[in-house]
Amino acid sequence: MRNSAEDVVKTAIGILDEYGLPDLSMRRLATALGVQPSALYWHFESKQALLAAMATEIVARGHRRPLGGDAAWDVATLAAANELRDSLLAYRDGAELVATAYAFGLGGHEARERLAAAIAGGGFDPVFSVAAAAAILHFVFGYVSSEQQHMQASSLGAAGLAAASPGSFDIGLSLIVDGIRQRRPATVRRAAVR
Amino acid sequence: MRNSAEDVVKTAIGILDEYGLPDLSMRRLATALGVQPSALYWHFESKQALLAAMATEIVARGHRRPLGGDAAWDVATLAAANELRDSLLAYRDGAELVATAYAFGLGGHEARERLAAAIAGGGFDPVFSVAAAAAILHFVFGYVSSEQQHMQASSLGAAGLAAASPGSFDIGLSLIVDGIRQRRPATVRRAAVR
DNA sequence: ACCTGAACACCGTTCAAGT
DNA sequence: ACCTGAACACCGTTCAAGT
Repeated sequence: MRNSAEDVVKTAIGILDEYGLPDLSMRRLATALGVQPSALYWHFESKQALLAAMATEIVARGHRRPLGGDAAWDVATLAAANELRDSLLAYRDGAELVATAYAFGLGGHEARERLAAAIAGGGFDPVFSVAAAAAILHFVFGYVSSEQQHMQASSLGAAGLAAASPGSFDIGLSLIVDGIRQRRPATVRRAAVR
Repeated sequence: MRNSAEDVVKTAIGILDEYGLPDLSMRRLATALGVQPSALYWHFESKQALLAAMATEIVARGHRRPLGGDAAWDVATLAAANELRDSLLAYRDGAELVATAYAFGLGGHEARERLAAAIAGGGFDPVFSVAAAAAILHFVFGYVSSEQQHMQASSLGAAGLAAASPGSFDIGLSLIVDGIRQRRPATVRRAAVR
């Protein structure tokens, strides 16, 4: 049975969602594809490379069309952050997978670029916009990782971390967006009022 | 040669710092301790439990005395966040280790409690203080993970993620603290001016 | 209290060879 | 272009037994 790299990624995401990241092995994936483990190395040079492709695919699947160019920068930024959170929540261990790939510089940077673009739409300095986007990205990755871990632990009846209080994602996110708003250049604030 | 659980944690942190998290195996640790791998399971019921103990130890080692009770809440919060960052930077892969343990509810929550206490010192609602502390914690974990990953990649000559611009840690952190400040209850603001 | 010895059930990766 | 077969060098964990 002939497989494409795309087939491999799709099947891998299926295993991830059903069994979780710790149980996603090259050998199990090969079995699911009806192939020897060594065959996977024709498509991807390493497991890391496969995980990176999965991360990119998960982020891409969750991407909706951005809001129109007339949307305020803060509305666009909140929308991008919520879209990212939904992408990660769509598959079991999605946040841990994407966060790891991102930390290794191997995927998920599309999400940061979208956040930075939304922020820069408010007239902020590009360097600042990237730093602010990174802050939001790290918050979302960390928050959703804990969120998914707690979902899994509680479904197993384990103790683990206490559940975050509902709405604390929005609280944390709005904290950062409020902080960004305070740096708004005066010239742009004036222009916006016109 | 008889070992205590403390010896095991100390040696494990040494291996972590020298070889990195992916090369910290129970078998390698056992060899370093002059013991069979199975001996480690007398001290810790699993590798996860050992990693949790390491995370707790790393956070504890980096803890300085908190500032006096007369320090402003925002100064204390910035100090706690910087202390946490320094703790994670002190050992190779420290951020990834502590972040993972924290996400699994197995360690590192002392750091969140200290952050929450510093914020609550400003008169904020306890539930809000915990949510704000979690936002800072996730930002620090994510930022330092990427920071350490980049240090390692560049020491290997690899491409990877671009280095964050210097000072972007302080930018991201101050964004969150600024956001928190905006939620200051009016009654407390009045009292502080007196 | 702390460790050995031996085993079980796995891993990721390489590489010559096949079609 | 895509895969097999076989091997290499590892893993975490369990458990009876030793001192």
